[in-house]
Amino acid sequence: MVTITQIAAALGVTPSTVSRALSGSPRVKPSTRLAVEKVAAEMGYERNIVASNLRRGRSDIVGIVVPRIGREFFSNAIGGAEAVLNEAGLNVLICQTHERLDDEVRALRTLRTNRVCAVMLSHAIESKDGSHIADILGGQIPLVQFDRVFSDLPGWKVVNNNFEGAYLATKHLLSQGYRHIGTLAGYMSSEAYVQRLEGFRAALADAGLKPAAEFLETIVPETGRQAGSLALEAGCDAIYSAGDFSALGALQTVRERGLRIPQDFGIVGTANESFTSLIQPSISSLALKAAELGRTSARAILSALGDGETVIPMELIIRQSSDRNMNIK
Amino acid sequence: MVTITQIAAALGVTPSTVSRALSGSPRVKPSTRLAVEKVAAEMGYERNIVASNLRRGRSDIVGIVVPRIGREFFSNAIGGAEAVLNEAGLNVLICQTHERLDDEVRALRTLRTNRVCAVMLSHAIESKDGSHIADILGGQIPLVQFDRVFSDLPGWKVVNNNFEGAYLATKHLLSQGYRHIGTLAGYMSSEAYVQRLEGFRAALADAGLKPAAEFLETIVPETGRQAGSLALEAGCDAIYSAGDFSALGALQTVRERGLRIPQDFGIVGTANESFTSLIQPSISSLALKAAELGRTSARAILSALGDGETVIPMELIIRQSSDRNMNIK
DNA sequence: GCAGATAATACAAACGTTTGTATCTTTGCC
DNA sequence: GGCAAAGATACAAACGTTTGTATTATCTGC
Repeated sequence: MVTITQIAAALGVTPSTVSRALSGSPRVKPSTRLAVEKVAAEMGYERNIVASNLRRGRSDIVGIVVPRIGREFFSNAIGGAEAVLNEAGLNVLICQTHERLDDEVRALRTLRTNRVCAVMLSHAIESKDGSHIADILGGQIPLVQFDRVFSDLPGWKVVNNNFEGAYLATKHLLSQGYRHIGTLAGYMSSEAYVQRLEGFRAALADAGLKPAAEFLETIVPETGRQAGSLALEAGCDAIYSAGDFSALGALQTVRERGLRIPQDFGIVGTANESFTSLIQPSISSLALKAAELGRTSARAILSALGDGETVIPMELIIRQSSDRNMNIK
Repeated sequence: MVTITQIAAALGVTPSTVSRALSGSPRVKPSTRLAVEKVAAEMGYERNIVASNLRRGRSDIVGIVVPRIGREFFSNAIGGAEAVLNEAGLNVLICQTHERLDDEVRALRTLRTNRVCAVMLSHAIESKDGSHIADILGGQIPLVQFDRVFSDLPGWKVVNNNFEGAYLATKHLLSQGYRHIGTLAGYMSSEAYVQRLEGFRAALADAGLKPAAEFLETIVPETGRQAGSLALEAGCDAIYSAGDFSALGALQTVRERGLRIPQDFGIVGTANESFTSLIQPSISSLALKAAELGRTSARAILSALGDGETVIPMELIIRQSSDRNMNIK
């Protein structure tokens, strides 16, 4: 591997001049800069990032910690962040926690060991507060939390406007004429789900209605199925689900009972997982705008200013599962 | 940040002794090793990987290049690789190519610039041969290709047994009594799809039958739909699809024509995407064993011995879309 | 108790870059 | 032409670790 010292020798100058020439310092005159660039290109020089980072005392790697990269939401968020960070010459080191606390601790330690310049994190379900995060990063490394955030932790936070989104979704169901609307609300240990539940309630309250039913801990298709049949017994004619997988479970149960969707029963899910558009009937869903979340978080890292919070509106995607007009056509 | 020099000063020894003590060299006596470890722990020392890597001339980061991390197959493969590599003290730098050649080039350059110790790669659709890969890594950096491989490139290769898998899937359809079997074969620019097509043909040939229809460039639901209706016109009563998304498209078309699945028409897809088990009817699928592929690739990296090839058998997952017996029950 | 061997540690250079300071060269101006 | 200012480059130290060699301390056996 060719070094700046070799280039310097070839040109009869010193390594410092080569270094300055290659980083575009005004302290070298244009003619030598050109000469250096020419020789560097000829010799196939490539800056040794490791040495550079050691000297400058920082790296160009941003650590990203997510529960699992396989979930579309997170992979899309990572994709968005990557685009912005790569553009800025930064690279990304991705760690999964598999929703486990000890994996989260391990991931953060790894990132600290590798001296990443910043961390972007969405915490695991198992992690109930941010103390371990603060312990490990300890003010040394800037932190941007996204989607799942601990509000007591310092640093930037980027979240979806879950309240508004759920409000919108419920409003949409109301506009379709459903009046006995229940919800599959997910885990109350997560702020995001709490906000969705509140948005759901607010929309009904504003319409002078009460929730027909509220089910907690619904997260996978199975729990959605169970909640779905209970919802039918409770007289619901529509459901807003805080997750797509549970919405799918509910949809299946409802259809098995012989009800038509959306004529007899309406469903809106959350997250806009790709399967919601693939199945029949397609499921209306509240899109989380994962890529935008990722991009915004990345920008927050770039301008690692300090504290702050960014709230991104969600987008309601109306499909067959809840649009009575669409199906009439 | 505390350094070994500080520890050395605190103990009245030299940095070299501290370094040797911490790396467990037999050249320090046990008592000093213990003393060093104690002080290091007290002072909260953490080895500076950047300096260490510079000195040793190598890093502990493995680069992984995939078309997109959002696809379940790749995220699962990455997960498997990560588990093995983390266990070995290595970290993972993930790059996406979005199936584009120039992004692949960029990713490989980034990895080389960051002096990764090895690269695990599944090439983009747009990349038709491995010349750019050889150019950039140039024998300097060990390469392990997985799933999508260029066989003329040196280094280890880990692939699924696509031939056997497709053979198995087609055999299954035959065992269910289907006799006019067509295939949605995907892109012939990819070795994996070619092998699947050959496995399909071989299974039919072994049963004394001919393919009822073969459709190429089927990859997304839409192309699957088109091919599906053409397959019906061609008199098919079953389809083996080399992809799950195209299988879904075909399934939808077939149902819209009023045919019952699997009684009147059988379908088997490939990849075992999660939606195949979520929808009704569920789709039988040929699982790619992504995690195992990732783990095996990672092990190949660990013992970066030289050339070689590992072939992993696939697993046929039988669901409603093709199992006539299951539905009769 | 001493030569010789071995164990333990110290010394110093190196990895490739960056950057503050010093030195040398050029320029402009009176 | 001489002098100051600025422009350009050289020098050297530093980042924190690793590692070959040199030095010192300890041990063995006679």
